[in-house]
Amino acid sequence: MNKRSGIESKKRILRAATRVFTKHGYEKSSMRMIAKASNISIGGLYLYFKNKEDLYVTLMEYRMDDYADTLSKSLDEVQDPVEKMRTYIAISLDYTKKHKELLLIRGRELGLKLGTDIKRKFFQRQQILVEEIIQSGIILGVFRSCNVKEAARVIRSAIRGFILSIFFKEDALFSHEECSNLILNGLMRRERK
Amino acid sequence: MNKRSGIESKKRILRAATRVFTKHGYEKSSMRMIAKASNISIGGLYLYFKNKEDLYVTLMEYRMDDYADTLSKSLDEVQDPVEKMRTYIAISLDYTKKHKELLLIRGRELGLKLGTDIKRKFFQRQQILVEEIIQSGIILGVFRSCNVKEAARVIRSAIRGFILSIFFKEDALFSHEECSNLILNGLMRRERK
Amino acid sequence: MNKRSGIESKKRILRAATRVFTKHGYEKSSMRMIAKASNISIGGLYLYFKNKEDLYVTLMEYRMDDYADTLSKSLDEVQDPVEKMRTYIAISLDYTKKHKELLLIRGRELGLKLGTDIKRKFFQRQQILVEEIIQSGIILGVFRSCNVKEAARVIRSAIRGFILSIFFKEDALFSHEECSNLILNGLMRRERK
Amino acid sequence: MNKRSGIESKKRILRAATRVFTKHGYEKSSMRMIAKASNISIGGLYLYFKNKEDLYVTLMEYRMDDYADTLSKSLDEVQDPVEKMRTYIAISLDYTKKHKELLLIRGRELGLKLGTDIKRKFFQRQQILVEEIIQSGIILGVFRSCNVKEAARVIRSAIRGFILSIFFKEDALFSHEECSNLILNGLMRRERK
DNA sequence: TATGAATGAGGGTTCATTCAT
DNA sequence: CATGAATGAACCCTCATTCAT
Repeated sequence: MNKRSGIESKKRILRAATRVFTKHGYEKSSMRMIAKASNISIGGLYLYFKNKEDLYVTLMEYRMDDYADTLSKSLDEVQDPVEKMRTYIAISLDYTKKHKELLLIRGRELGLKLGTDIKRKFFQRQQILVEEIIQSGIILGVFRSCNVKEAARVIRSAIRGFILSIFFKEDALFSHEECSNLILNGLMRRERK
Repeated sequence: MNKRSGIESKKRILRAATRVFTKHGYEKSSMRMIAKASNISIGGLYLYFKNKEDLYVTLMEYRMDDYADTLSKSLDEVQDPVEKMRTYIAISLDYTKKHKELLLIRGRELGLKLGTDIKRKFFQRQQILVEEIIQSGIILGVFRSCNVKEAARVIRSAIRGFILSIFFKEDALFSHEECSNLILNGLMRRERK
Repeated sequence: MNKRSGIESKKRILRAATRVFTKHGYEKSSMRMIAKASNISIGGLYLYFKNKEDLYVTLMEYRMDDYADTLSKSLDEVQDPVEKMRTYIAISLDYTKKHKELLLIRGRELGLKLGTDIKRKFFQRQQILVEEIIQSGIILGVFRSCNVKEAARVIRSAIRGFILSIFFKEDALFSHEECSNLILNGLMRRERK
Repeated sequence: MNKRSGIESKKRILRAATRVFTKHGYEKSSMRMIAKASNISIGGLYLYFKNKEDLYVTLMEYRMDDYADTLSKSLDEVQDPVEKMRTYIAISLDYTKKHKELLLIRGRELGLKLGTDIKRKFFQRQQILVEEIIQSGIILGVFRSCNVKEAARVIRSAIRGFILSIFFKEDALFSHEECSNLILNGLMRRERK
């Protein structure tokens, strides 16, 4: 391999590892596979990452940061809570489809050491994001009063279920429009008059 | 070991394996652990199951059958679509909490061989179940008209997201009441008059 | 390999490991080498020993026990302190020559976990043994009064140095007679009259 | 790194390597550790030393030369064989305690290539040194007649055993006075008249 | 003279699976 | 039916050494 800048190598590893982990999952991905996919030696991997877990966690951090960034950028452009909720759902599903991958952190398998903290922080931020949308909707009178925390959790759950479907390559996907409609309007028929 | 009927041994293995898989996950559970937990020799495991995957898949089949049974039993007692939906959600979340475990089939990690078929069949049944509830609600005029298939998928997704939370021991759980309320009524405030 | 009794396999491993460790030292002996020398699979090694260190330590325990046994058996047959000391030295050098091997415990390299305790116990016993011989000699008036503890240490040191020579295949060996003579009579010329 | 004279760099490496080897032993000391301790790049090490073994052997040569120098300087100041022997023992033990380290050449582990020759030469010189002291003592009539070669070996062995104790951080050390007394006078009581 | 990214053989260890008993 | 000793490929990781810069 070229004696290039370390940064470039690190990026190459990260890119390759993303592919490998995405395809085979954490446990079934071996460092050898990643090395081969990165076109780098096995030892080279350990130049940039302390170990397999570190590599995986780094990957996740990048991904989650990017996800969060994408989200807030789009969300900032909208003010109406209804639109904000639609945007949140649309972006979330869309991002997931584009990066059919690692958004399913498996903290337990990582021995709960690093993975969990990162994950918790990420989920907390997401949870709060949704809660704020709901809260502002209630204050503005467009959303009915409800248990904000739990409602947010249900919505987040629906999105995570969608990720799961992507992850397992199931054909249970749904459009963000329909999802938004259900979340916003529910199943019940609106009473006339 | 004592002489035992094959059936009894098989059941004992299955029970033990459930515990082990639940605690450590598929990859990190070894046949040795399961053997020890079953109080059966390592070779004995292979008398009843072709291999580790077979054992896991068998486990899942039992679990899914039991889940489906529990569900239909409860569902049969209710007629009203609204109540049926509430029941479906309540039972699903409840069952998951009781059997904090294997309901997340990792088809991909199992090499897509056996796991997937079983899983597809199971998910299809669940999907149809929810679709029927929605459909009947629409026909009866209590549910608004909507894309039944997709709505059902969203609802199923929310439940699967819940399972995920259980699986990862997160504290993002929600009550079935709030979930039902959201699914049925949505977030939007009902127009007065 | 035969499906023989575990005990036999364990012994075979121990015998082979002794040869390998003796020849290459702890660090440079690999489990693969030992496996090959034992005519057993790599995995088989781990059936009988938790890990490499465990294998090594087990080896040492056997050896030290055997050494201690040989020593006390011979020592019990003699009463006179002078003869006892001669016997102690003779047996020690002789045993070392016969088992040109592991009597050099390298506690530090083993991470100080198991090895050290075993070693300490062994050396303490040896130390006490020599101290008792000297003490009894002093009481009986055949040995001059001296610092018993330190004298014993010097004698033990001379023997350990001998082991070192064996270990490194040096040609600095000496006879037990001459060693005994030096230890007992010293270098100084006896004053006439 | 700053430009430095080669000599200076080499010395710095040697100093650092001494620390590292002393602390961790040969096998467990990595070139990386030595590089870091020398504040020199990993590649830089290979500018001054062919390989790890070369570095180690060079170290040993320095140490042994220094040891030999220290010894002859002190020995030259004394004439009386008894005092010479006391000095030899005193200096040897003292030097060992001061440089709790590498005096244990592990020729075997180094593949018998370089190490052995150096070591042989060193030990031979030491052996001859002691033999000469004894010989001159016998000639002068202060030492009793004995097998000079073997007596010298026993004495050297006792000192090497001491080094071993230092090396393994055991608490089996002894004073040079007591050692000298034993070597010179032996254990046996001097006959009165 | 100096750097440090890159290499890859080899280390210890695990574990699903087999098979003689 | 049942056992568990035995297998060996594969895992993660380390490290002496090289070489483009």
